[in-house]
Amino acid sequence: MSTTLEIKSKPRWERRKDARPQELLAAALDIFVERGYAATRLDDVAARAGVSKGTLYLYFENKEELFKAVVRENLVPALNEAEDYVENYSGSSTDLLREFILAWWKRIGATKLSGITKLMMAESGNFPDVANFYHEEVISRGNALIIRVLERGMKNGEFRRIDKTNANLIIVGPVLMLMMWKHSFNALQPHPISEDEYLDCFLDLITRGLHAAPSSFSNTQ
Amino acid sequence: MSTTLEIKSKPRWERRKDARPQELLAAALDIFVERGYAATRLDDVAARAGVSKGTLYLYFENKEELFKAVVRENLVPALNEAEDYVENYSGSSTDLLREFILAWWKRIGATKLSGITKLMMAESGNFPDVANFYHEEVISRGNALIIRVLERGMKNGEFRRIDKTNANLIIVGPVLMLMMWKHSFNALQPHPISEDEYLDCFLDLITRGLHAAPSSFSNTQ
DNA sequence: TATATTACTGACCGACCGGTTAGTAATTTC
DNA sequence: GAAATTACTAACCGGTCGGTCAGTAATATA
Repeated sequence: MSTTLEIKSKPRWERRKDARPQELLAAALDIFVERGYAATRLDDVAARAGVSKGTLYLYFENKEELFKAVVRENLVPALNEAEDYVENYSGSSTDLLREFILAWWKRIGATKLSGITKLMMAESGNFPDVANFYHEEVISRGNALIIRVLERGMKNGEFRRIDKTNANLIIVGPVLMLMMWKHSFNALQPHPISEDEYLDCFLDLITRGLHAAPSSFSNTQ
Repeated sequence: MSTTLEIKSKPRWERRKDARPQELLAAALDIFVERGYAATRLDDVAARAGVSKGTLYLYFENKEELFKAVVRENLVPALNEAEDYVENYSGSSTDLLREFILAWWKRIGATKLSGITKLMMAESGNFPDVANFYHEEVISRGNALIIRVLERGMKNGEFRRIDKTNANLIIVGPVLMLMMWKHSFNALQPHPISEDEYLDCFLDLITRGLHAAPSSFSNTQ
């Protein structure tokens, strides 16, 4: 009953120097994803991590550095793994592309990390420094990976010759679309989309479109 | 030289009751596109229209109504035209899809209106009322149009059978992608994308993917 | 020219939020 | 157990912005 007179009452707060950064990063990820960059209030991040705003500033210089830390903690490692994966893949390029996209979805698209992707597409224009950072650390590396897969497939004749830069965006487009869609209007639709079916359908379409198979149009070389 | 003593000095401001709404809408479109919804300051909108913020509030109830008016003024008419166009088209569904997407790009994607699309994808989550409005007035109507084109093509055997909801988003994806891309990271790329080539490339891919032509996969019916 | 009307201005309000800092309480050290 | 250290709190600051309104100046009226 009595809380004030308890003998072994918990201290009002604890010192947890080691655990704080991770807890703050986790809270920041949540709220950046929920609200976007500009609309995220550092008071809320601190509250979700169970500390005051002042504490947040002990561990991160400012809002921008906090966000960068979230990206470094979550997205950059995924890119490192993806680079290894592509580098060492030994199957067909068609399978590689398929596996790559499915893994991308599983690792990022299907998690709250997709919210970071959406956030950057949405707000990069208002925060050029963050945009530059994100472009260097994430976008350019991601694009380079897809282009490497396309080159691989064109070199061995699986894919027809096609402009790599365009094809890159066209492949990335529907995946990002799904990420953004599920964070925006999907809930308002009468029949929300099934992510797996969508991806299957897309992979089917893109595979047919890329293949060097006979067609009414031009073919390989 | 002397401005204060000029005989025919212009009045400090003019009454222009009829022209104000259009001028304010034009200014609002500009700034909403430049900055996004939340980051748009009504002081700036008013200043660009050459009036004070108080005047803006004489013609529009609040920020949300101003935004809705921008959408009604610019996007809704385009949808009306598109509906007419699809309704009365007499060529093949392949051509219809192609023409539809190119017209969409020309009428919206290539103009500053693409910024409104981007803005809504980005910020709908933080402004549910605006999101609902936009979904009803724009998104659901746009989706219905594309689905109608797909049904048309499947009915007459041009396109293979495919889930319409998924295909809809997969088609819309790369177009929205291009809209968002040119408003976000395109400028940071070493070789910014060529919009026309991108669209050609995409239409080529999607046409191959949709066609009921022979393929290593399943075919019509 | 005098009076009435009203489109428009600009100063203001209150809520919000990133960032700061004086002070406090948990922990460590001796 | 007392003193020293420091992780943490909470009140605060200054700038921003959506929205309001008392007053003013351009126009209409007669």
